[in-house]
Amino acid sequence: MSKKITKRSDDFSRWYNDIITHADLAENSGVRGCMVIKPYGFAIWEQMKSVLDKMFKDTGHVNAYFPLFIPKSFFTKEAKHVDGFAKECAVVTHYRLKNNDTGEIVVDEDAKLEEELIVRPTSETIIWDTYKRWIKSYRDLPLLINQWANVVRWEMRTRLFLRTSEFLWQEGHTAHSTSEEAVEETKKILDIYINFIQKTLAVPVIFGTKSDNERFAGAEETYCVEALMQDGKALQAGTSHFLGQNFAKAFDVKYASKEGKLEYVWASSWGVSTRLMGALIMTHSDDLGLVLPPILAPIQVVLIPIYHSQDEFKEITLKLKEISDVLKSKNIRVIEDFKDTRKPGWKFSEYELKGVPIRIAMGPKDVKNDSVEIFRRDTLSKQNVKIVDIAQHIEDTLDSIQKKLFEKAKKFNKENTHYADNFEDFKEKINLGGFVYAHWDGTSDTENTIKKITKATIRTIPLNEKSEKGICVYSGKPSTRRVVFAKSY
RNA sequence: CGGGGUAUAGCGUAGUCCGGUUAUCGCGCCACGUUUGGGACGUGGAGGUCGCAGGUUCGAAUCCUGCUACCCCGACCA
Repeated sequence: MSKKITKRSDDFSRWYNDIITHADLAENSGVRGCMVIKPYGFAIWEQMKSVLDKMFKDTGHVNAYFPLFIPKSFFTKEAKHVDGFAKECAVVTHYRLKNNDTGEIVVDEDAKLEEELIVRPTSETIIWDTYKRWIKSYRDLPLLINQWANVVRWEMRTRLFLRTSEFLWQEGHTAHSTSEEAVEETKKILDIYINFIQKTLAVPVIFGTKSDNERFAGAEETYCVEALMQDGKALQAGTSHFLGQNFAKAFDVKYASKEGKLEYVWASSWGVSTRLMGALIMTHSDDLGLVLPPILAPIQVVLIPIYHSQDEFKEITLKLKEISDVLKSKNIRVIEDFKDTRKPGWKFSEYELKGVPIRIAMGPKDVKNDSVEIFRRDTLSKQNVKIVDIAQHIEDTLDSIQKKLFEKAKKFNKENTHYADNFEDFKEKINLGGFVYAHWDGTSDTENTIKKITKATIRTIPLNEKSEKGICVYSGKPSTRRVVFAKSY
């Protein structure tokens, strides 16, 4: 064992970092707080992108691209929005370098920008400045646009994928003629996120709205998707915001209605980021390495020959090649690892570390039996399967892995969801980790106090929970519904 | 941004307190041979501005100053 992964039980953060480095997903770069996403990690992200992109397009959205830089004056137009992001903005102030007296390269102070440019932490402002020119009539609505981009938020403390100063995401920005339609869009996207994260990432989620404290800067309402990681901490996996007319008013975006009246448009914005990579890792992976749901796995099946002589090598690789072709014809992502520079044992470990869902090994014994050995990454179980049955078996197994991973995570989620009705109990449950459903009086004060004492925040005010009379777990004031508390990333 | 810690070969490290020949060990890498059903073994070999910049000293990985990056804990956040 040359690549040793810290056990989850020993040190969860270290385990997380070990998975990322040893599975070749990403690494820290020479730039503070910014990561390099390595080819294997990026391939997973690309897989996410392609599934999600299709979901957006199927619901009438189109992609576009807006600038990286936002003039400060645009940025400051929506008051709450600036408040929310001001503390973490990278600002471009100059546009040229020069050699100084000692030959050093320095910023040319003469090349100062008249107006500073903000490196986008999100694109609402530049986009609404644009929409102002695009939207004139009710006939221009709805406007349903998404962009895949990078954004920069100058974070104090960064962690690979979970929080980096620069990250990749998609941000959707839509404009509508009525409030109802904008809210409907916001919820439609929430559904897409729930669906995507549960079906594709196999990560179970809860969803709902955010409290005032946690709401997006400039939004009327923020809907969110929250997942639970193996260490019992919650991770916000996606957000969808109903922006009301806030940005329309800030950027004076009006349309002429059918009745010929000028009205401000209604808006939504929504996004998920490379943070989903973190959710994926921390939901499924184990002490042997990464575990990937088949839909996202860049490599779904790896073929490994086991042989002694060159004759055996030829015979076995020929048969494996045939299997490979059959699987490829079924659109299964398969690779043949016939390199003779590594021993089978080494390859086994390597692909386990990288989370490849299925490994097919074939050795002399298998040749005799017209079978192969099939190994499942999720259950670590081995099975001999006749070659004639291989295609069906692999297809079924990939499906089964995808389902099992979700079920397993769902089970964990359930086992770590608690209810608390008094504060002592609440503190205890929060310390156990996981989600805690409790009554809350609806005030920021109470939320802040609870946060101070327990470090837990309201992750979401669930949408589909039945209302239930009770008293706030902290203040004792009356409450009509439970909200979800957890410590979070 | 505050508090603590770390930085020595591609990776992990010893040496640092108490300055003194040629900087330790393991993994990995290269060559050859034997191996190949769970990260093989033997022999030989290559690889270092000791994070960067100054300073103290006859002499610095080791002492001093500054800087940078990373890790852990807080505040902030997707």
